[in-house]
Amino acid sequence: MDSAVARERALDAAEELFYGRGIQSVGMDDIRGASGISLKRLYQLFPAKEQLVEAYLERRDGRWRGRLAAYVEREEDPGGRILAVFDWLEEWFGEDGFRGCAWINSYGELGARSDRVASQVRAHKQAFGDYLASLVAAAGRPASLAGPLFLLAEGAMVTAGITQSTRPAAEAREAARLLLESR
Amino acid sequence: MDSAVARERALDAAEELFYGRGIQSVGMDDIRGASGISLKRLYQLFPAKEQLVEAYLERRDGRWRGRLAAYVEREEDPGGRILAVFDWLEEWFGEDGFRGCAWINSYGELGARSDRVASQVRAHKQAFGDYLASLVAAAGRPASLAGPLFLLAEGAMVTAGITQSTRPAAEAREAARLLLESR
DNA sequence: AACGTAGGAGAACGCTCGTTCTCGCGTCAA
DNA sequence: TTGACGCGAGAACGAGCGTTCTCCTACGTT
Repeated sequence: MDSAVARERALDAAEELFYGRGIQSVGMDDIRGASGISLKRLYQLFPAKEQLVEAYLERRDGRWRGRLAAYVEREEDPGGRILAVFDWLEEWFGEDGFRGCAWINSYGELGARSDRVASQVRAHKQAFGDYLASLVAAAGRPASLAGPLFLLAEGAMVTAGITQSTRPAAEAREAARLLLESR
Repeated sequence: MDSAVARERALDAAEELFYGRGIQSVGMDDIRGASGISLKRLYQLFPAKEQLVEAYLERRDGRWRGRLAAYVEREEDPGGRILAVFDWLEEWFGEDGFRGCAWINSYGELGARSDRVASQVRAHKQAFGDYLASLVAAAGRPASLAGPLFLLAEGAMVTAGITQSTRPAAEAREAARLLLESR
């Protein structure tokens, strides 16, 4: 099997297991069982578990932001695009297997011990915040709106994860609408 | 030594270590070293690590909400009390050793595996949300404000934890002020 | 056909850690 | 005084897991 294919299969298994059960409770042997990639091959592709974790977060980061951007771009109106972010969150929260934000969860699990994971989480959140800021700018709204919108989105992710509900997205969207109207 | 004293010392050590380094990376032996309570005694007081974890979260819950309420009650004006919540968050974020919300972190670490931890997290967040709702009601504001204020607070906690900054509190406070004004 | 090599299955190794056990000492009641 | 008991120190046990190693099979090359 091609190395690239094996790598993707390993990452598919890693993503499903790490996201669904937490990183520390998933062993390399679980990854092997779920992916069909032998331990030998796994360690050729990722010399240590930490690197598999990093690759998982990195690939998920690209996909997550890609999906968000693709959804948002379907909305033409620059103002509407800001609210579309919250619509997408609602869709995401409702997906099977949704268990909160992978980066927030990883930070809770490993942020205190792994600098690399911690900085990957910071980078992801920074990128999401920058994206929100770009939407705010494109809509000609004051830049000071981006921070609060970011906090609403983060609060919604955390709360949806803990309560297993999509409702926080609608609440955050409504609050965002009010904030946008107030200035 | 009195059992009650030993229990408090154990919980003091557990709180410092679990909060600071994460739960799974702290062993019972670390708790013994930090508390001076022997393993034998620890296991008399808490028959398993999970029960020590639960006791840690439970004691911290009472103290955390107590400190918040004490701070908020110093403000006389019912409307001001809502904003005082965010002032207190700012103080908390600035404390030495602040590492985000203990419950959000614990959820990320153990929520997928421990039902008891997961429901303690849900109970804590529910209690905090109820408290916010009571402040909103006491200020004679529409109940629908409580949800968004909660999301702002949660977003601020998560973001302050990840970025090690107090700024999210001020941003959340400002957004809360705007929301309060808008209705 | 012979050989080198990649890769799979799974055993093995070493370490961590939750939990229990052993041993020895001090204390207190009878 | 003696014996039961509580407790601390720390060894021991057993499981889990990251990582490596062994052995064997299959296949491509000459």
